[in-house]
Amino acid sequence: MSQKVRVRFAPSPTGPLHIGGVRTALFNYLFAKKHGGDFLLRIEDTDQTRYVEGAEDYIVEALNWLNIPYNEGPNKEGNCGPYKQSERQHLYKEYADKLISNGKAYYAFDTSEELDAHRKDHETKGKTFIYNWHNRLKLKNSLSLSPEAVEKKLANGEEYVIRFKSPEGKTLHLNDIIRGEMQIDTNILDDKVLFKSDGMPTYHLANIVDDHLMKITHVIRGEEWLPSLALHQLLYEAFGWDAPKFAHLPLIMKPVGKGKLSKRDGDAGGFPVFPLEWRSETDVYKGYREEGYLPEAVVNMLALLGWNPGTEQEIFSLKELTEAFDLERVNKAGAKFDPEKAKWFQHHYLQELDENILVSKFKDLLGTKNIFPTNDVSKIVSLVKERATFVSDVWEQSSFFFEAPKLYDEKAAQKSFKEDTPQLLQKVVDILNEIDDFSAATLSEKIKGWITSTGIGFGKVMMPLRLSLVGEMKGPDVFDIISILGKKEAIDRIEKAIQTMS
RNA sequence: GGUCCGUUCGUCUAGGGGUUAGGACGCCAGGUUUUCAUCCUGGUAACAGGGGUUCGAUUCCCCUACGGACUACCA
Repeated sequence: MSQKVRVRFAPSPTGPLHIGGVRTALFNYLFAKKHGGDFLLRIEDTDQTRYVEGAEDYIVEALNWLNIPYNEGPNKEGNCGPYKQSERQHLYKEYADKLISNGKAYYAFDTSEELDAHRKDHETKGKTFIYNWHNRLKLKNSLSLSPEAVEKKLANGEEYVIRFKSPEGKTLHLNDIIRGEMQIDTNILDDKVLFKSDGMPTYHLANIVDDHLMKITHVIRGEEWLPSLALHQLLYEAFGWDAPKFAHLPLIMKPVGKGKLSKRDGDAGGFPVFPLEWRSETDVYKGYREEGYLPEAVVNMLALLGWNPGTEQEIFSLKELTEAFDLERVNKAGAKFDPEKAKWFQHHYLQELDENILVSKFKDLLGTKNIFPTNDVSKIVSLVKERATFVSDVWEQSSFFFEAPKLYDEKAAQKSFKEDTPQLLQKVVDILNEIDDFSAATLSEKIKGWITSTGIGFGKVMMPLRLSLVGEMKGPDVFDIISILGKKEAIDRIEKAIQTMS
């Protein structure tokens, strides 16, 4: 009988969550939903010095925007709260003490300065300083000092940390859902600090204690935690607890160059690395939401980064993802992030977006430009939306409907404004004046009919006509444009072009 | 430096002892659109290298190279 699946996303509020973190949250969510389990959010704020104001709200807001709701977490208390480690502070000491009393951990009195000196010293000799079985008896701790001396130091209120006593000479067999079995020699492990001198636990202790208390069954986290897995397993053993299952996700790498994706890459590459815009005192980092991406596109794009369904399907709704998702199909190797592919997903989802919503988003955009159109905006949107990836592209593609061209594309003008162009365009104006039914079909019929009857080439009329209406050689069908512009505006524009040429 | 993890088209990836090594993004070409874009069709392009095992390895094993993570009283 298997217990209910419970997973958690446990970010540290040290800044905005970047898309790697978002993907970790997403995979946790998908896994939980796939198995009818719970997805919890836990804020790991045990490092007071790195706490950043607003980061926690940012995390919650980002998850909301992406429609990745958590069952339990801050402001959504379940049976295992509180869900902020700073509010659970009182819990951890007790567990650290438990480890001291069963001999799995010890007090250490070495100062940071002393340890730094050791590290520096080793470094100059080309070695690495490791605090563990081979030298712990030469350092200042409750293993090397007499019980009386230790007692006295503690009584005097001297600062101390609690270190884990890594076992010597054991081979550990670790298991990861994604990577399979791994072996580790415990001799290379160091005696990690579990409890800091400021009274806070380190990640390692808090993490294990909370995952146990919160009944977490699967730990799904980034690959950067793989080297800590041995310690964590040892910790579960030391407490006598059953360990959850682990899955370490591959990292998301820079699109170009080396290394994992970092917050600066967005600036350099011109794409967001954050779900939401983030403003610090000195910088502004772009966000997918503010850049105009739809949350569905971001979720879909992220899901396929390091996971695939094994079929050729690439477009997935969140619901479809929860059905198809499987940790076994997560890749082992890091994935370079591809901004172009993100745009492709975005283009797809913009096309699928309900047209009324798109129209209203576009109207909002027009409002910011102080344009309150009398034209039929929905007609314009449906005419140009297929060429748009973002709502802002709708404007790019349709601005001429709202603002008459002031200049004509130079190259195109040279090519299409010829000596006889003014008189041809004047004829078009004459025809337009006689038409009452300004439907694209009628317009097309009348003008094309005239061109055919005179025997002049289509290009001689159509090219300058488009140019006078749009200003460039782009846009939808000319007759659609005239139809939407209406008689007066269309004629005005053509006449202005004629004047400009003469 | 040490430890661990990884390596299929430029990128994301499927596959897996015998395949024309499949798809997607990008790119290129053609078609559609008398424009541009979209769209459609086609094309380009990969098993890191070397040893084994095997009738046969891209697939299994080993080594090398390369990439990555970690190596804090940070998470």
